[in-house]
Amino acid sequence: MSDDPPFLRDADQTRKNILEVALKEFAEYGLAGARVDRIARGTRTTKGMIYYHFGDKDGLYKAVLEKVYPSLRSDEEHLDVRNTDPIEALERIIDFTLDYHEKHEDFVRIVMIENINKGEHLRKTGIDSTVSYRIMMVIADILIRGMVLGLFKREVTPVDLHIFYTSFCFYRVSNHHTVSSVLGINMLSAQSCARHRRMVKDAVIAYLASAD
Amino acid sequence: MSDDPPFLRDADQTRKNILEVALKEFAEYGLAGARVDRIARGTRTTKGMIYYHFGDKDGLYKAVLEKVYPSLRSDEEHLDVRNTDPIEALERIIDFTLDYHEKHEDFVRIVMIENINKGEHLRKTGIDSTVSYRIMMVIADILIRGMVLGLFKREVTPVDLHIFYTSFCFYRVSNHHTVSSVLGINMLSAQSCARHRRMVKDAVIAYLASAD
Amino acid sequence: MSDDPPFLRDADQTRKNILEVALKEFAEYGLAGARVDRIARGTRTTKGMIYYHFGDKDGLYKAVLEKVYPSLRSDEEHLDVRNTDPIEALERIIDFTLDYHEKHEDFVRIVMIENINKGEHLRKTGIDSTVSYRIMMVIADILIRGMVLGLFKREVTPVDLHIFYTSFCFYRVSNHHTVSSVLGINMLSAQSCARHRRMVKDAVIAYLASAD
Amino acid sequence: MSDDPPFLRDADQTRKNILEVALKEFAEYGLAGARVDRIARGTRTTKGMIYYHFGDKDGLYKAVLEKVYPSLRSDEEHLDVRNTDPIEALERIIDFTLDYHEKHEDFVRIVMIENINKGEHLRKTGIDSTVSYRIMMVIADILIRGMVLGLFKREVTPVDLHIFYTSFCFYRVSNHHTVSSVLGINMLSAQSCARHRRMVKDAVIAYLASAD
DNA sequence: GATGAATGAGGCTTCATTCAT
DNA sequence: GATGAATGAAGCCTCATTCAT
Repeated sequence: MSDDPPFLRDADQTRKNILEVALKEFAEYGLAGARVDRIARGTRTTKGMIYYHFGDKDGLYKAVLEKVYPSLRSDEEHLDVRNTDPIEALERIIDFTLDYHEKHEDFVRIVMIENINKGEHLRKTGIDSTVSYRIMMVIADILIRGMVLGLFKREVTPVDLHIFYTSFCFYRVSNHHTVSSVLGINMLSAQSCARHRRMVKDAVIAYLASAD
Repeated sequence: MSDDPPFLRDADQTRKNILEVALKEFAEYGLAGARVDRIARGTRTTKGMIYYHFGDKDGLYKAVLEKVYPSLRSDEEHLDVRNTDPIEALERIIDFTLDYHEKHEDFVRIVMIENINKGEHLRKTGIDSTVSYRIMMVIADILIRGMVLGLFKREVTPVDLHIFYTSFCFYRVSNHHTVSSVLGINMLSAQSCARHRRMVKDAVIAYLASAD
Repeated sequence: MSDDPPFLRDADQTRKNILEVALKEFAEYGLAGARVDRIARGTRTTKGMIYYHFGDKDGLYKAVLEKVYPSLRSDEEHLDVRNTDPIEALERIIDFTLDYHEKHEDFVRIVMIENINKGEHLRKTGIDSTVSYRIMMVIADILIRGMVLGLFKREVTPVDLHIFYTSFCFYRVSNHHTVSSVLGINMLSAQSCARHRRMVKDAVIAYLASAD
Repeated sequence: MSDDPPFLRDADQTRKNILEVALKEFAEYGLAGARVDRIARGTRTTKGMIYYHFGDKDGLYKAVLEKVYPSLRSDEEHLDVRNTDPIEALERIIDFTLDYHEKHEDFVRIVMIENINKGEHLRKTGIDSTVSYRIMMVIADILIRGMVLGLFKREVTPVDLHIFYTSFCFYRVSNHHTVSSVLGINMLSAQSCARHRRMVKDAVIAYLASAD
């Protein structure tokens, strides 16, 4: 238990430390608004290390992207709904999605920012639709089971269904500032959250249950 | 003796010209990424005029915000669904919302950007929930009429319902870049658009029609 | 005669001022060794103006190149040897060349530096062999007249002859530091200069006069 | 044991390897433009070793200088013209000089660079005019023998004569980039080389043969 | 001797803003 | 109102050098 050294001598630790701080900075200010100096000041290292490990500001941003996407998907892994009743399963997936977005505003903001960047940096990343393979399979399985049981009548692809409930979960977090101004409602209050949670679930289930 | 001057002499024209260019610039690059120089080059005037008319970069951005929000609402005015069947009325409102977002990516991006800014500039604007008063009244009227006719059974506020379908319409445009990478689907293709249009409408109607 | 203003408000003056200082800096330290900060400090303006007027460091260097080459050639214009005896004419051209290099060490160093850069920047300049057209014509005329008079017997192109005497005039200035170390002679002393001046002239004349 | 290690264990080998790479780097980019990182990457060792063996960047540059000068002179040793006819001897010396410069552009560039540096580093080196002693003696011998035989009439020091033909041989290589732009001639083409080779030799011989 | 990580001063450049005319 | 030139703070990045192991 030696006294905390002023600087790290471990590349992995350094990278991790930088990435954590960078995630916050990019989420807070966007790519253009983020300041490398501010990131460096937030870490236990120096600006030079950022360039040593990540090349340039864009490289750092890309590394943040590469970290943040898989993180969502790996949390999804813990959802195990294979042996659950289809409606219950859907509710749990929607709960998870709503909670994840609400708890990870940083993630939501990074995704917004990347869309402002027109997805250019994400494309340069190795990330592609394979990251979504598992969740798509899970949804497909639920839809099929629901069909077989006669609970669901609607023909819909897992991708479309996923987009549908995700859009709402995302928007609640991404747009809460402007919605607060323009509609005078705090979407992130406990009450709104509870109402909205019921609303998406009910809508999805009613949609699937209704005839084509 | 006015032989068509290369530069504008009319303050209003100048302001309008600057605002148009600024909207594109802010929508393209965000607040931090926008460049006053680039805006000036895009106009028929010079940088000095931007500062003369709008004070500073933030002032210009605020002016863009003040222009873009009312524009959506004034388009909504043309929707006249007072004497329309509630379901048909809802479908027309959702159609309008979906079309408006798809046709005005600039608007969507400005709203995203303002959310990245945590709504700080919008708050400094005169814009508040009164801009949404009319559309809320329209939805309320539809919901009441639907209830009375026994078509709708669900108790839901106009605000929540509006957020629900808008979130999807917004997300389709705002997040199409990242969704394209992560799900491998182009949400803005004609086919996706048609499917999605049906999906929101069906889900909203099924939701309202189903029991609490 | 107002008191010297701290900053210029005249683009041409500013450009000229920057160029003068930049010439000295590049000549002293080379392109890579030159410091934009140091140049700025030497001028009556600020660093920003360098970028405003010249784009970047390379642009400034290119502008220096564009200034320095024509300067040599325009000085050559003052040589009028059309009605002079061929030998006398040649001697005057060599005198001019030797003097020009000795008096303009900056020019010599800039040319050296551009050769270290492999001529990349000069190529991006509008400068080409047309700048040398006049002097080539002058030499051609001398050679022809010398032939006609039976003074010269050697067939040689103006270009080759020009390279021959110029190489010596250039080298005396460009390489005087290393020659001083390695041969222990100061090529720029008055005595060396006098001896060398005689030597080039005599060699050129003897060469032209001797049979092929 | 020793299963061929990827890194050198032999200090001398390491030094030699670094020096070779450094010569190329300095010749390519100059002292200010050279990058220690790039040199290290080019070697079979690491940056630390450069500092271990040569102290600092200047120390490495100095070591390059100390290697490159003696190399020219040691090649000259192979010239044996003591028993050769004076004119033939001179021609062989000029041939050697012209060839050496043409074949060793790196050498030429290092000398240029050191002149850009005003010879400061060469002076800190042990190198002085003794490195030229041998070639001076050879030229002196030729001049004396030519005088005795009545072939040469010109009084000229070996140093001046050496500078005269060397300047041309050096310039052809050192300045070929700018000359190509400004005179539109490729001095390093086979044809130019042949013409120029004859020209220097003829000029030197004509000069020495002609009366004072 | 050897290595990869770390340092920090300083380099080049950008950019919102102001100013003289 | 309008303009081009100017400002200066601050941004991103590089690079010679050092250090712990």
